[in-house]
Amino acid sequence: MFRGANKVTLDAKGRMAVPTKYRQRIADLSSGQLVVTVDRDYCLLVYPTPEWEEIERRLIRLPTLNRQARRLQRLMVGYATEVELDGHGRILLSKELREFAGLERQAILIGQGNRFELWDEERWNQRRDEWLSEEAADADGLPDELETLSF
Amino acid sequence: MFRGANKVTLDAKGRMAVPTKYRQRIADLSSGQLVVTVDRDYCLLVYPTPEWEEIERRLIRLPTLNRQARRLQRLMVGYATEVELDGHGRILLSKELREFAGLERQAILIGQGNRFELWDEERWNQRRDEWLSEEAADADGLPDELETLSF
DNA sequence: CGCCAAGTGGGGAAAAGTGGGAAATGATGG
DNA sequence: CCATCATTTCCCACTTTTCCCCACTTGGCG
Repeated sequence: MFRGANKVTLDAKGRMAVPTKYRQRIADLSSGQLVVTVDRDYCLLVYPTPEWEEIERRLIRLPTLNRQARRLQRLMVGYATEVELDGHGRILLSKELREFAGLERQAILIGQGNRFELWDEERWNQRRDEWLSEEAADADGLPDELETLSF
Repeated sequence: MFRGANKVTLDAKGRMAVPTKYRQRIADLSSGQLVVTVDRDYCLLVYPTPEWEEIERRLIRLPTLNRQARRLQRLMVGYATEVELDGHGRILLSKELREFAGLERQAILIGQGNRFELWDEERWNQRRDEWLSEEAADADGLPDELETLSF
């Protein structure tokens, strides 16, 4: 389980050091192989390769002629990029991915169970505050699991 | 599996360099032979020849009297063009195909499993942002697979 | 205060990408 | 049917990017 929020910096070449505490697990899970793709909220998702492949299999099986499915495939498979930790535990994020997520020098890496999310720091702070100020119950209505969730 | 988004440039002659990371697989699958055709979203589809032939067989088998089927056949089979990687791993895109997809100098190549999609960069960014800003549940309705999909 | 581990920033060789030029091929018109 | 012009194809040369490695900085801990 990946968890926690970490400030990270991207250097001029687009490299990002993965926090040390996650490296052993990543090495165990996927020998340092990761897949980075995009999320609807204009951030990046970082998966250990085997985790990603499971998700990709499910995405590919969706019907090609369904609009929604096609969109998801285009975005998630379309941006999915394999990366590898270099000798110093860094990964290189392509220009395409950095542009999509608006990543500048300062970013924030958020552990999310089987994956990470990577946000431009400024964007993260903004969105986070938006979420916090929104009413808890919004127009969508809650799925059952949320109605009964206690913590 | 082809995946990932790559910026590519078309030169004055309409040539496009295939990113190196895909070349070996293309060589293995089809000795550098590809088929390029069009998609209804005004982008191009790029298949390794054997993959295309399978799709073509299925298209041809569709009922000739069905309007939708006929349209698909006309577009996809009608525009399908064989191309080959040159000595530097580039393919030449005909004027007809470039015009169809509105391809200018800057384009983006999107891996989609067994094929690629090739978009004019500006058009891609526009469409992508439209998809992202649309509400999750729209008129199409969601297939069951999507309702329960988690990633 | 000094040492060690982690993080950061390039430099340079090699590979990939790009742009034309020239030869070959095919089309057009007299 | 030939001559001319245009287009395509192949090849070469230049530019840019990428990748690998090394060195310096920073910050925590003894």
